[in-house]
This record gives sequence, structure tokens and C-alpha cells, in this order.
Amino acid sequence: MYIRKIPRLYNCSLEVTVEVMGGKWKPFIICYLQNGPKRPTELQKMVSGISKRVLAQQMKELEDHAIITKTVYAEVPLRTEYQLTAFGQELLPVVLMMEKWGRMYQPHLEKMRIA
Amino acid sequence: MYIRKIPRLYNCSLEVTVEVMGGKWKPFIICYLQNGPKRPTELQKMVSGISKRVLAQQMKELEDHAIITKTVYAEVPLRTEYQLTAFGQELLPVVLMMEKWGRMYQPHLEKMRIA
DNA sequence: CGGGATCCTTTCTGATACTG
DNA sequence: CAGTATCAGAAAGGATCCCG
Repeated sequence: MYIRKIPRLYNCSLEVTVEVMGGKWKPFIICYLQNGPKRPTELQKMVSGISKRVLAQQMKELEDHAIITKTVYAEVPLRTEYQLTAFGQELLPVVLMMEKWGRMYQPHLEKMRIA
Repeated sequence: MYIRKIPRLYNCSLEVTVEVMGGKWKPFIICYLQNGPKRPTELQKMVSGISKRVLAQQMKELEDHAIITKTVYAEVPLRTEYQLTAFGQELLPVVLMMEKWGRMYQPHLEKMRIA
């Protein structure tokens, strides 16, 4: 019997974006892929504090959502590269705007932390 | 030769924004405050799926970060209103851009869900 | 009505070890 | 090097009760 999965309904398109790029790490990963393909080891160095396991998991989710593509080169040792798809690249303006806001707001946050 | 365009500070600034508006609920709360003050009960209806306890907690964090202000009217029954500060309002373009991306991407996501 | 305190369940995360 | 499995501790979330 053919069972068709029922797509989840969204009240607001914002839910889609939060599902795809929400969370603690994905904005950073997307940001660091902006200038071209990166290997997992490189990314782990760039995304400060992320563990190997969580990075792999996040990459898989991004790949499943077609935000990035994964290319495996059959070399020894193994080499893998991730890069943004067209959808992923369209997410860059969002990330860059977040970065801009953060730069503007940061002094204010630090002032509060001291007080 | 690859020249790094991104100053070290870049990373930190994105961290600031993720800390302030990251997570599962805050983009929605900010979005729903865009047209003026709202009461907690109203917000809970708008932010689908959020519990009373978590909403109160998120509002407190946003208030602590000076993204929203809280006004309590000494009436019976009690009335509270939250509204965006100037910092919070400057976050709206980010949220609206996220919403725009989601609207563009949504058909693609639903197509994948069926397959 | 708004929100804090408590209890309990679910989810997330990091460390480690192991496979190809 | 890349990625998965497992386990234990941390964190997030829901339900409920209570007070102003």
C-alpha cells in the first residue's frame, strides 16, 4: 500500500527557516562556507567549540535540507568537501545581516555584562 | 592566493546575534511584536506550540538583553505588555529576511518530504 | 492574568572507541 | 581523515500547583 507522507504545515514561513538554519551552530557553518568548499577538519577549527560528532550531525542535516552538498574523493586518507548549494547561498544575506546586527549591538551587551 | 576577507571580530559578532535571538522561539516572538505591544496571552496564541513556562522564560531573556521592554499595569486582573526596544526593532529586518527565505524555500522542502 | 517553583520527561552534547 | 555507535551528564521543555 502506498503511504504518502503528509508534509508538515507551517503557520508562518519563518518556521521553515528556523528549522533549516536554526540552532546553535548552523549560522556559523553556513557563514564559513561562504568563500568556497571546506573540509570537515577545517570547519571544526573555524566553528569554535563544536565537537566532531555534532559537526557531522549538523552537516548531515544541512545536506538533507539541500543547503550544502557533500563530495567525497576516494583518496587515502579520505577527503571530503562541503559546499553551499544555490539555496544555501541565498541564506548568506541572512547570516551576514545577523553578523552586522551583532557588531552594532555587541558593545551594548558587554556594557551590560560589566554592570 | 586566498586572502581572508573576514576579520577575527566577525566570528564574535555572529555569536552575539545567535546568543540573543537564537533558539527555537525567539525569532517568532520578535516577529509577532513587530506591530506593537502584545500581552503574554496573545503571544502564546501566536507562537504555536510554546508553553506558558517557556514563553515567560524567553521573554525574560529578551528583556535582560534589552530587546524588549515589559510594562505592567496594576489592574485587576493583572495586565502586562511587551514591546520591542530600538535594538529589538533593528532585529526585524533579519527576521523578515528569514521569513522571506522560508517562503521561497518552502515548496522545495515539502517536495522533499513527500519523496 | 502573569509568572515563579517544582517535578519529571525528552532532547542535546561531549568523550571515547571503532570502522572503512 | 571521515563518520558512526554508545553511554552518561547537561540542558531544554511540559505539566501542574500556587501566589500576588
